[in-house]
Amino acid sequence: MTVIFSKKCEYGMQAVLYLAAHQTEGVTRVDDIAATLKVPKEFVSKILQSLTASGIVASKKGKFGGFALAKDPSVIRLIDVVAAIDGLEMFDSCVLGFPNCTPDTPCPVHDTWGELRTLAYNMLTEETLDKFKQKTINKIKTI
Amino acid sequence: MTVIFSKKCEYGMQAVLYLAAHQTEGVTRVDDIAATLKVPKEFVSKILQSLTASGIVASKKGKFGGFALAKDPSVIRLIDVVAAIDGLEMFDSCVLGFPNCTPDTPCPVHDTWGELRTLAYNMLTEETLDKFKQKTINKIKTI
DNA sequence: TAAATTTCAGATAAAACAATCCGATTAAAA
DNA sequence: TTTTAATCGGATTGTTTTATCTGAAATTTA
Repeated sequence: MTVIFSKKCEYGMQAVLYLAAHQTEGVTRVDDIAATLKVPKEFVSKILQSLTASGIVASKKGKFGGFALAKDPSVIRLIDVVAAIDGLEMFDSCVLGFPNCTPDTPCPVHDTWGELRTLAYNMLTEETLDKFKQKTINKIKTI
Repeated sequence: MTVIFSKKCEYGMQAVLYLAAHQTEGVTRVDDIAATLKVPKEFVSKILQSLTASGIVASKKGKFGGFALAKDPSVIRLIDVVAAIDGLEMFDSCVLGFPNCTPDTPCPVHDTWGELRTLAYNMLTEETLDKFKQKTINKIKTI
């Protein structure tokens, strides 16, 4: 099966977008996120813990606790979530799996795929969470 | 860990490019392919068996047997190998993992990522093995 | 202080993926 | 016909990813 981002990373991006969409409501409980996104509660909880360690989200323990974005959504990018969970190796490794594919000894698709990879990287880097906010709210409502 | 194609698919693409580069020499043994590409012999053997079932490569059993491309390299595309091994779901499923992301109810990055996906698909579809042949030979020699 | 509710942390289980093993079958050559 | 060398096919093992479970710690309210 072909995959782009791991489940952890997908759920992490979904959760962060959810938090951005619900930012005005203070902290959000894992139960709410998991129920809305229909993903395993304990799993997304672990992911939010690691995103807390990465400084992307902030947690509040105890009664009426939960999670919120740690920074303004205008400075959080999807690439930050990817970097925190999956790492950025996919933007730097050979799509055919050749271990020593470099600009000097490129694989047959090195140049063409490189363009694509740069496009993907720039897309995830330039767009910040606040740009997705409205879209995300609409999306969440349709789930 | 982020991944684009599975190991099976990577090895499959590598093996097919190897066969294209060695087409003039008749059949090629799995041992040769595995040794040159530095991938597990039994694993790549299984992959070649499935590519045989898909009609992309042909096998010759017994002494002096081995594998060769089943068609002219000008009609075999990398997307054919991807389709046979990993399937094409990645070109049709949401990059954020939203289960019901559609043009009507798109995820926040649906449109931008869709462009990228189309580019990737077209690239893998339009380029045939013969175009990679010389590059592959060079590549194989540097491994 | 006690009760309620939440995150945190570690262990474990289940599933998917990657790799290996082994004997059977096939085919060419001596 | 026997030997040799290759693919084929099924079962098995190992590793990583995904998911779950349980109890501790933290925080608010009564």
